[in-house]
Amino acid sequence: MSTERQQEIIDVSLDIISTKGIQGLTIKNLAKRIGISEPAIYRHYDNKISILLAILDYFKTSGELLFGNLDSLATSPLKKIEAIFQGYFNAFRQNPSLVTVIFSEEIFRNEPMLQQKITDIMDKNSAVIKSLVAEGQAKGEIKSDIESKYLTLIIIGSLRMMVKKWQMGDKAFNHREEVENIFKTLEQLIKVNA
Amino acid sequence: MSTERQQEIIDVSLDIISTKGIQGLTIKNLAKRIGISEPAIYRHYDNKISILLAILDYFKTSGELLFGNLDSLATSPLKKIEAIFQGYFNAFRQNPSLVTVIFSEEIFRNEPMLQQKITDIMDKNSAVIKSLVAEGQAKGEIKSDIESKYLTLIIIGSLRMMVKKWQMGDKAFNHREEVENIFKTLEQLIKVNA
DNA sequence: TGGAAGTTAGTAAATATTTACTAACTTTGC
DNA sequence: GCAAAGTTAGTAAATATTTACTAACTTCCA
Repeated sequence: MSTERQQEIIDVSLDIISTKGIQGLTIKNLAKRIGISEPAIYRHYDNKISILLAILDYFKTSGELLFGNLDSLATSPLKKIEAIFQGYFNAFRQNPSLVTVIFSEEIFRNEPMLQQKITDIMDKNSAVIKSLVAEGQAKGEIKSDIESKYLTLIIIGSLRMMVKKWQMGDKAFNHREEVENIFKTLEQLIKVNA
Repeated sequence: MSTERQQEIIDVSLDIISTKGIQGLTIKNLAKRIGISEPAIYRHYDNKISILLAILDYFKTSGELLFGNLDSLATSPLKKIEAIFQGYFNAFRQNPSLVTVIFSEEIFRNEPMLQQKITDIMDKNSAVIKSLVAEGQAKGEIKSDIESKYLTLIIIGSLRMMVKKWQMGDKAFNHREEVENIFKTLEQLIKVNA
């Protein structure tokens, strides 16, 4: 488990990232914002990478929690996919920095541990959605004349694009309504018509 | 127009980016690879940002060229969208560093000029595809019961996701075949059935 | 009273950029 | 036609700043 100060470091880090970007997250900024000296940070985390790893863990755990609760949120595969859309979007609204982190792969390029963790998270997401798509196809809810692999790519790509547009500060982006509309469009395209 | 040395700087920069990432592009690396001193670089470009701007310009121009030739490549709106898919993918295959640059927005975050140029490029892409979608709908080729805005988001999201997967070195990714399959899937979803 | 959490004062390395200068061309005015 | 003046492209050396991180000392509280 993490101590109070460790949690504070993560919280403040997320806040810095959301305003100044990942590159704005320096030990100096972090220490200043918390109100302690730079070396004091190292009493709680070995190095900067450990802090970023903790942030990614936080994100990973949120995702796993969402996946775990899926059965209680919806019954049909399509509704479950929609619940994932909404779930992620809520998480991003509460912590906009998570979006920044997720789109920061290029910055992590020369840090294998970070790179690996991001890849893990993305692979897990893909796998969950792909199995939901396959289940929906088996149940006759989702069109079966399409490989689940490609459908999954289209779904995840749409989700990411939506988040990206929202992040880019598209002022014409009305959260709840847009998420619903985009998902409805996707649903309209892939579901089997009655 | 750009001088020979300026072009060389851009070419070598692209090469460095494709192997070491944008963060590997330092004036030192660049100068070493070309075989001149660091300050000599500044004889040709004011600063590092100017070099990155030139790279983005190169990318922007490629896109505009593609958009300009669209009429000669295909006739129907759907085929034109497919030509854009293929065109971008070819550009990325020839210059993998372009993908890195396109997904490096986070790195450009505190450089308004770079940020602006990236936004411009994305907006231009969106506008072109959106107008093609609308045209396809008007001609009865693309489903009309869906707002072109959302359809565009799904198309661009799919394209980006495809490129991202390819970039992540998905070894199971067979360029030509996959691009075609993904586009076929998309087509199957959005086109009006005869 | 001893260890956890803090401070002060640094270091080493990286990085973009500036300064002062030179050699080799090119242009221009008499 | 040719020398003076200017330009281009380079160098070596130094600078300013940022960054992650460390060593050694101090405070404080259970």
